Amino acid sequence: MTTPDSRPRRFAEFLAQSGLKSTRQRERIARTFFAAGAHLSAEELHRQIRRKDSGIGLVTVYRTLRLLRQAGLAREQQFGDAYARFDPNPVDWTHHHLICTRCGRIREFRDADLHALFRKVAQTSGFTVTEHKLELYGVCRACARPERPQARRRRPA
Amino acid sequence: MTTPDSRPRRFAEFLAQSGLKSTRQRERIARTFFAAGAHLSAEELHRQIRRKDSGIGLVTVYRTLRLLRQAGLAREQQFGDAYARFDPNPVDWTHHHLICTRCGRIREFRDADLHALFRKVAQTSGFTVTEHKLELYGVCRACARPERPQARRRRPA
DNA sequence: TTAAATGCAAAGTATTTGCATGCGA
DNA sequence: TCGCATGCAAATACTTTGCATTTAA
Repeated sequence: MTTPDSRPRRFAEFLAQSGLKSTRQRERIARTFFAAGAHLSAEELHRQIRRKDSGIGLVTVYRTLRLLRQAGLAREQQFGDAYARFDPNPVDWTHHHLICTRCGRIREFRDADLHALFRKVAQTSGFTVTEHKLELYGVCRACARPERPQARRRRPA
Repeated sequence: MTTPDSRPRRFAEFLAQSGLKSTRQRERIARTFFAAGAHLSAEELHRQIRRKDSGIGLVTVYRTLRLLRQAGLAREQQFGDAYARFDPNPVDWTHHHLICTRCGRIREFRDADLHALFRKVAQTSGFTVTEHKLELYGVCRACARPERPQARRRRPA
C-alpha cells in the first residue's frame, strides 16, 4: 500500500500561508529533497538537483532548506564535521546516532524507552519540546580491533 | 573540605607523556579554563586570559583546547550557533541540555535513567561509548507566553 | 503591477594553517 | 642545541547577504 506523500502539499500550504511564492526552484528542490535519503548536505542536494535542472543555484538550495525547516519538513543535524546535514523523513527524526570518533561512521538506533523519558523531562522543565538530538560518541567494533587502518575525519578532533 | 584540583597535574602529565612541552601559555590557558564556568567559547576564554596576560593569542587558545580535549579534560559542544563551546568540568559531562529555539537560553538537566539506557545501547551496538550528547530543543515557558519580546539568536533558524 | 525570488559575486565567521621567530628540555 | 611552540597573517570552508534582474500572484 502506497500512501500518497503529503509533504509537497504541506510545503505548498506553508508557502501560501506565509505569503510566499511557489516557484519552479522551490518545487524542484523540495521534491528532490523528499526523495533523497537521510543525512544529506546542502551541496549533495544541490548536486542531485543539477542533474535534472542546471539552472538552480546553491544559494537557493540553502534558502529553501531554511523554509523546509520552518515548515517542519526538514531537520538539521550537525555531527562532528564542518557542514550541516538535512533529513527529510519525519519518521527518521525519532532515531538517534552512534558516531565512531575513529572512522567517522554514523550508525542509527532507536529506543522506545527514550521517548517516554523525553516526555517526562519536557513536563518537568516546562519546555514544549519540538525536536531532540541524542548522539553517543565512541569507538565502533571495527575500529576497536587493533592494527586496522582508520579512516580520517574531515576535521579531526 | 577542599579536594585539591588534579587537573593541572593531569594536563602536565599528558603533555610529558606525549613528548610535548609545558609552556607559560599552556599553563595559563589550562588554569583559566579549569577555573571558568561551563559553556565557554574559545573567544570568551581568550578574553578572560587576556586580562591577566595580554601576550597570548587566540590561535594558541584553540590549539590548547584541542590538547585539553585529547587529554580528556575538556568537552566540546555545538549548540544551535555557529561556534563551539567548551566545558572544563567532567562532573558536568553527565548532564544534558534543553535549548529554547526562541531565546536561545540553555538549561541543564540530569536523569539517572538515561545512563542505564546509554549503557544498554552501547552493549547492543558493540560501540565503546566515551561521550554522549543529548539536546532537547523547544520553547521555554517564558517564550511560550504570547506578546513577549523574543531574544534573537545569532544565526536564526 | 509589484513585492517576492533568484543567482551571481562578495562578504561573513569560526577555526585552521604556513612560516618565521622564540623558547623549553 | 634542537625541535616543539607561538603568533601573526592568510587561508579555509560552509553559509549568508547585497544587489540587479526575473517572475509569480
